[in-house]
Amino acid sequence: MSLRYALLGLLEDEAASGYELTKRFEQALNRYAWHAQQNQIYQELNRLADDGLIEVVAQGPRGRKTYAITERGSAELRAWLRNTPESATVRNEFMLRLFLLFALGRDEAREQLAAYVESTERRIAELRVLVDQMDDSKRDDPLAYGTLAAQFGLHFLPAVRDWAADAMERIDRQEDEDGGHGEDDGRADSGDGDTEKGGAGTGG
Amino acid sequence: MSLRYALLGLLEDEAASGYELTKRFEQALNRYAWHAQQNQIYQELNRLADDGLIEVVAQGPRGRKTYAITERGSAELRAWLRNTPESATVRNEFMLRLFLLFALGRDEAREQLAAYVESTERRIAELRVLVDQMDDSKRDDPLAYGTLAAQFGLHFLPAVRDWAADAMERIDRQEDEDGGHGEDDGRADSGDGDTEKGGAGTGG
DNA sequence: TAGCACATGTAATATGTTACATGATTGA
DNA sequence: TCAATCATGTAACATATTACATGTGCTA
Repeated sequence: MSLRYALLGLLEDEAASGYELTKRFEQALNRYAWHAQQNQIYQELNRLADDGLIEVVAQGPRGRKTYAITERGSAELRAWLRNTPESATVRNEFMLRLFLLFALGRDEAREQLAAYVESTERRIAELRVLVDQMDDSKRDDPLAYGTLAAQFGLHFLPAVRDWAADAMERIDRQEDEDGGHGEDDGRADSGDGDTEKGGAGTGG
Repeated sequence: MSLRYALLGLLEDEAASGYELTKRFEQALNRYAWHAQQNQIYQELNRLADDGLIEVVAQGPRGRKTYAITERGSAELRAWLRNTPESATVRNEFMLRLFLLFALGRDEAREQLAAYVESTERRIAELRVLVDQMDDSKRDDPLAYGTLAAQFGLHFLPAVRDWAADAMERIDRQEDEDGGHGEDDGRADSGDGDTEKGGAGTGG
């Protein structure tokens, strides 16, 4: 059902065509909040129109249909927003990959974490440029999707980067404790000597 | 396909039954990485066994089947981990809700953000306790899911909290600029004087 | 006048959800 | 012996993915 509300949310902000909504999804929602593809969006728009939650308010050139949210649609969106569930489903393939990295063994996991940290640095830098440019013209709408998403990235990305860097550090620390011998497959197969896992506080 | 690899990943760590895997999902993956339900896990396990990527290595009391990853399964998991796509799908209903909050209007959006900030504080505190307790016994495995997930939460949660707090601040700032008059529905319905919104580029 | 961006759709398949079904073992 | 937890499954339905189909309007 989330896709449905995502579309209602975008239309609450401004009437738009399926094509425009697809783009706004890509810009604002796809990355951190909700992924949807072109054809799924079109199908859901038709269903929403059938249900009277949105309506076609203009037809344009290439069969273009501009949709606007109806009063009922607006009401349904607000009702949904107001009753927040305690837990919600999360699916993030990227995070899954990071969590499973250990399966590659220490050395390779470390490598990948390093690559991840680096690429995240780059994305943060890009985002910062984008936000600097945006700020001048968009400051008037602090809740606009573009602003929200960009600001979110600016908080989220460094957090994940730090997490990955921490994980790397913990790997290194463990390697030292183990005596610093090289490893090719990391876990299951190797020495496994858990003799001296003593101190070294994580300092949380 | 992600579910498939999530299961392979968990089994790479340690052989387990469907029941145990369901629990490990809840503990380690459900919250930040990949959500899956009980019956989906069982179905996928059967498929994985059919495909020879995992195998039953023991049968227990109540029809319990302990699965272990096979060599082919291990190889497939590593292959998947090694070719990281540039982008991956993200679905997070919680984030979606935060992004759409504006539809409730400033006042209510502010309220919800405040509630969110508060509840996040609480969860961070809980997590910290949990990590402190865990540290002593689990430090030897820095890539264990429990550690990874907990540490991730400790980075991620404060970031989202700060983002939400920032959004609140920006709302307040805007209210001041507008002359500080009360608003009940914020955007669409109220004043609507678009006199003072500047250029407002769409931004990427 | 070719190529690109605009613009919407259908069909087959895969994945995920909801609801239900079944029964064994353990411990109070 | 009763309730809780362990343990696995099926079926109907909803949602999402992949691949394809179709054509318009703009502009270089």
